[in-house]
Amino acid sequence: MTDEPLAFLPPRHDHDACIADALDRAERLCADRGERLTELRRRVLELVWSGHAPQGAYDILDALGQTRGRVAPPTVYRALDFLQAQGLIHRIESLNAFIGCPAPERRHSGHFFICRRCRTAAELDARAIDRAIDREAGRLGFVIEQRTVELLGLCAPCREAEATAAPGPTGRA
Amino acid sequence: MTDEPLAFLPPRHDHDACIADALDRAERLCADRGERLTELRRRVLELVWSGHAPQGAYDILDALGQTRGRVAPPTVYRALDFLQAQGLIHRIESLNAFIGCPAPERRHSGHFFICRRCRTAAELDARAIDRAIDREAGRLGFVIEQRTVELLGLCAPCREAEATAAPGPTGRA
DNA sequence: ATCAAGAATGTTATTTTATAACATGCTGCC
DNA sequence: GGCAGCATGTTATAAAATAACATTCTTGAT
Repeated sequence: MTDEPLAFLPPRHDHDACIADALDRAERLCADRGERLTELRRRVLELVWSGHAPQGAYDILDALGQTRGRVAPPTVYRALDFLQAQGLIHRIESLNAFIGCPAPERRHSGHFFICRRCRTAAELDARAIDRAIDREAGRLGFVIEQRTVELLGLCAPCREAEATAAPGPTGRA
Repeated sequence: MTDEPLAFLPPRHDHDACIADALDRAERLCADRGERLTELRRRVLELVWSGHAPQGAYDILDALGQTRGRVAPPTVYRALDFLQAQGLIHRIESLNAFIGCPAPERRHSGHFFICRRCRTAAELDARAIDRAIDREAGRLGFVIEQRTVELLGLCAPCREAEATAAPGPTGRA
């Protein structure tokens, strides 16, 4: 009924492997498409993948500024635009932020479950949700061009943590 | 299976009635709750309801500026915050804009179908969509606190118009 | 190798959206 | 009438995004 390419990963996992995998796939995907994954774009993608929490454009800008000298907003936004156009990242509208896509090979719009506590976002490939949406669109004669499905709340570990006491967030990679 | 309080209204309808109805219900709802629908808040709500297209905060600010003199952003944002807290308006995340809620009496998060051409947004009460989402949340053990479901595309009239030639938008109220 | 065309990046300035912090004013209650 | 709490006004600034133009890099044709 539903495939979950990633959903919520355990708080502590080998995140370097996530990054390496994402970059590898991006390389291959761009090569296949004849697109150029330049050093800058690669670096921005890497920064977006620095965790499983959505990253703001200015977070990335600041991080870029660490290695390269002074960087201006358009530099980052253009890279983000490219990555988004290639389906390598998704924009989270409700957070003005970006997150790496775990399945960039197939074009899709994701469904995001985002924890307000640990800030982790899980992208689901929930066909059932799209089907329900498509049915409504059909009834209206509406042609969908862009989907935004973002659910904010508490992931299971954080819900428990918040139920018990209320110490710091889980601190997922 | 689905109730549609409004869906897409015909392009030309008695929109003054929409506004009057929205304001009436807001008055009653606030009275019932012991909340104060002040002149300012009422006026901002009226401006949000100036059409069935989402309005930006600064659009409202400018419109307010016409009648009252100089108005500063916090004035508008505070009124919008209040209206949102009372469920009288919804925020459309993907547009940074606000739209009147056709069914403020019952707390809910809406599902929005937004036409990129005529800019009309229809709020559906599509239980089937929420059910599909709830099922996924259940599988994850995720507790949803805030839903954002926004579908951008073309409404039926605009799709036809765009198929034929490509003149101006429908111009819905 | 050289050059031209197009793509990518750099640079500067500005726009758009939103909030912080503090002052003033209004309203209802005692 | 005074005060407590809410609402609004005011000033300044933060945060997010883009416009417009300059420069550099890449690639393919010659």
